Amino acid sequence: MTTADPAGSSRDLPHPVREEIRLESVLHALSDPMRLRIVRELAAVGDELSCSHFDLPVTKSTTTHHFRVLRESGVIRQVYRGTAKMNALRGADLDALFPGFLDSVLAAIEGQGERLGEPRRTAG
Amino acid sequence: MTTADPAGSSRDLPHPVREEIRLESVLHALSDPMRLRIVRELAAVGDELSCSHFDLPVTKSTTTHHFRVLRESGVIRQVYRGTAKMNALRGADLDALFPGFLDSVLAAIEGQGERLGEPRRTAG
DNA sequence: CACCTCGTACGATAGGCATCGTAGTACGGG
DNA sequence: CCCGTACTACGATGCCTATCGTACGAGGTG
Repeated sequence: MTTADPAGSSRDLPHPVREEIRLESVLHALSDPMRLRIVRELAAVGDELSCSHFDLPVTKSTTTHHFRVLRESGVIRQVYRGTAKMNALRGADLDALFPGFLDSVLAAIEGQGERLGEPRRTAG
Repeated sequence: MTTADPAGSSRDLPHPVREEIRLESVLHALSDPMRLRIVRELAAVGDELSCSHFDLPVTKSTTTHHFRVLRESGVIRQVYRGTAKMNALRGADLDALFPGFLDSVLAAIEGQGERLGEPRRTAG
């Protein structure tokens, strides 16, 4: 029975509902450089991205682990789309629970990236 | 020679300067319930508080550890005042580096505290 | 169907960390 | 000077986690 799911893939993943998202978990999820990098990129493109889109300096196993932490903490939503697994920020949920929090974190990442010597694109 | 420090205690503690404060470290520091509780209380009174002011459900050793994490991450500033060690939020530094971040976290703590069944004072 | 790509599951490992207890240091008061 | 209070330092412990490698499942493509 692989046809009993007209609206998507038959594999679906456990997510916390909005009310279950805990601030501590979100803060913990965001306190890892790899995960912060993922979130930053997701926010930058403002759209779903597949796991394989990201070119992280860790193995695929580890990447899977990080995406799981982000999903289980409520930071991202993951859905299968064919063989790809798409990831999107749960911006609306986070902003409803913690108004202004996500935006300030995203701004902080960018600001810190510029403060420290990060590879920039502005007139090399 | 205990008189060579006219402006304060002779014991002073290592703090990161503003530019050294890293977002990941701050997020990590705030991802612990005990530390979040400390920060919440510091913000609530808006003033310095001694370590012994806090009545945390852990031993004093552990309390010391948490204050240290908060200090080394740049979230609080600690100074000795006699035998007491006073703690204050580094609100100005954090807001300069990460505008709006601290406020949104503080609001989020409060909001979450009300959402979950927290002991409230409003008409029991 | 054979095969390739994407991602998972599982086990191992090493390091981090929240916690405790005990022993010790700094400071102020009698 | 002795003592009490405030906080620290250090070692132990048990859990969590970031990482890897390998083996596997699910879904397109020829």
